[in-house]
Amino acid sequence: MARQFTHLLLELRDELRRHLQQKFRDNIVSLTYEMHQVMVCLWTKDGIRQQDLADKTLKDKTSLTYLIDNLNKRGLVTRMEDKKDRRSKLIFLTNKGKELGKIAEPWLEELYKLASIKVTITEMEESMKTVQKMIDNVKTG
Amino acid sequence: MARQFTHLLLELRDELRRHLQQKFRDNIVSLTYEMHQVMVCLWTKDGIRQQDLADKTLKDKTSLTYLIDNLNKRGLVTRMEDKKDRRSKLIFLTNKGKELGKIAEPWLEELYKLASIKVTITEMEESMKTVQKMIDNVKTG
DNA sequence: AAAAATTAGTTGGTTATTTAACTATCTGTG
DNA sequence: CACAGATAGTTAAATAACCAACTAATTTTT
Repeated sequence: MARQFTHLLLELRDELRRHLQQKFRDNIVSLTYEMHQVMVCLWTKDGIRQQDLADKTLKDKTSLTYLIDNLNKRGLVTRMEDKKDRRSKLIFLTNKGKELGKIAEPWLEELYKLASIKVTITEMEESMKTVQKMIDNVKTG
Repeated sequence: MARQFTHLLLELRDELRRHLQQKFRDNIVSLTYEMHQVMVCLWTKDGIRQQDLADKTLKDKTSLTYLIDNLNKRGLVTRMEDKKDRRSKLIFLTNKGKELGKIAEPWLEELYKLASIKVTITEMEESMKTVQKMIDNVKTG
């Protein structure tokens, strides 16, 4: 049954991804699901290190190098050397990046609201507990 | 909260993936997580069309073209033209592919058993219902 | 039966992920 | 202070995902 469950998890992730990508395309926003994951972190707080972004998005640091290059090409973020630790680079939003946040955040709210229709707080909490338990199992196993 | 939940889903998927890839590497089996997803379908029943594999693994048909090329290079599967519908190609396991199944299936059982430690049937069922509800929400929305 | 629509698979192009090897910088211990 | 080890980021190469456009075969419409 755990197999069916993980299959369902993948299906949900795919549907969320598909839905959001479609929204971006419909509004002629050149942003992938992966880039948006990074932008969400930055919309909350920018001027953070690439490694922090990697940790928050559960991605490898090499993926971040690549993703930030692409976001930079699109004029949404800039890299700045960290004066305190010259190994690090801090990522800042450009004005364009901030503007995009104002447009895209409501879409995200809308999407997660849609996903939560007829799902009670309790149900969601219980499911989160279950998934967390499974994560811990695999991590420590 | 739905955001946190989807974050957890990604985390679980990543952990399962990481754990299994490590198992393959430790045993010098040149198989990625994605290839294994295809193989699982074939170990259950081979001689099926690429499109069926795409549907079952939630992947695009173009991904299957690519994955089957790679599985073919590794000598695990063969493509055969479907006599009944010459557009289709049926994918069959080679002997090597079948042998691999005998080795790898126990690893999968083990992994999902590990993931299910201290998770009751009821919890899992309830979580599946919740996730299914969310999938339906997004699909129909 | 001919034309139109659908379906299976491939190809090309862009984007993303992961491993390994690499550079540069920082930290801690002797 | 020196040096070993850790950390931040980059690069290269292999694998993977996905869209659009395409070919070939089949099914549906008219």
